[in-house]
Amino acid sequence: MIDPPHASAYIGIMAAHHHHEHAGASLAQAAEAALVEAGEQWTDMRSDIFAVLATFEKPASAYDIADLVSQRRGKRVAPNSVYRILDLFVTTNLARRVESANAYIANSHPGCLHDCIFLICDSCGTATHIDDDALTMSVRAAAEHAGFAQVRPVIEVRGKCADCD
Amino acid sequence: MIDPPHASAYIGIMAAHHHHEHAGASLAQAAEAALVEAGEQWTDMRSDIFAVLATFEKPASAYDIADLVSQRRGKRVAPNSVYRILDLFVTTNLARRVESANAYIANSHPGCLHDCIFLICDSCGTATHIDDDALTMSVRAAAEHAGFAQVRPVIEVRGKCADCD
DNA sequence: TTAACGATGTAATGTTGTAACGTGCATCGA
DNA sequence: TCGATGCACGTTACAACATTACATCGTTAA
Repeated sequence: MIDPPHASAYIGIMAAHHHHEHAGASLAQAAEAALVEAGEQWTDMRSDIFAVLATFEKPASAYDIADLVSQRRGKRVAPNSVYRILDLFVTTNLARRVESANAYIANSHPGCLHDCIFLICDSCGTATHIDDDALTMSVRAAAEHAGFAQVRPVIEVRGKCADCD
Repeated sequence: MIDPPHASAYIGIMAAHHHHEHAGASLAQAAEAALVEAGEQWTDMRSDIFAVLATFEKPASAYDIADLVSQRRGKRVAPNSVYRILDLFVTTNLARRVESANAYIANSHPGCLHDCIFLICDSCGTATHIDDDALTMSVRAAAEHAGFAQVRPVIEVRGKCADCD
């Protein structure tokens, strides 16, 4: 399950398996499939919220999303409703919460379970993500070694992205 | 400064160098020394806020701290003031912000610079920390390889601690 | 038909974080 | 001694993020 240890950090990136990096309609379809797979309903509201979330390339706050979904529907959607659905998305792995930004981002490969590493630019706010299973597994291992169970790693890196540097 | 990389994740814990894990008065002294060293003043307010922060073993919110400092001084201390000083503490490495808890925790070895890994129990809220330079350096390396600069890793693990499990 | 359930709406409130500006005090050179 | 400067801290207001409690509505199962 866990790759053998390796000397250098980033050699492991994307090495483990191939991802479908969905976008646009394909992503929405994949999200729908994943949600249904999880025994949940793919409602209009959920579809709209996912669609809006997926248009962002920066982590989006629940209030950002509420505003845009309100526009799209021509009717006010309360933050409350958005939070409910974002929570659902997070638990079903359709979206991730970016803790250091109090915001959310769509998972570009739903259905595929990873701990991922987010890089968030302090200047422009854009977030990219890295999958490095070897690294995240090491973090998990360290936590478990310290007696933790049901471990959920939060690995984010703040800094300046290549464009803003 | 940095140890050579080593193979397994958690073997590195605390291996790199010896820490003085301060507590109580010793910790306050160390904090004072570090702050002065950074060219900042060690005022009564800062002393009180640090003292209160250090009594917590769970990450403390700025508002928690404001309440307790208010009691201790017999006079209302506004959250605003607390934030200012907490920010100072974070930039001078006397305290850390726990992003996934919107809260702060005293650094038990101020003056000693690390990226640290926090383990936060979802049940009891207590936080422990791990220093694993090999692991954090791997995260840094991964981010830098992706073009990021001025990197500041945020590595936290949510889960159940050994006591609550 | 009606009871139960899940999804969403509504309103209120709680928590966390920042901005803008004012006051008091110590220091320092004229 | 006097004013200028800089820093710490106070005060107020507000912005941003999040939750709670309860109501409504449509679908499904008894």
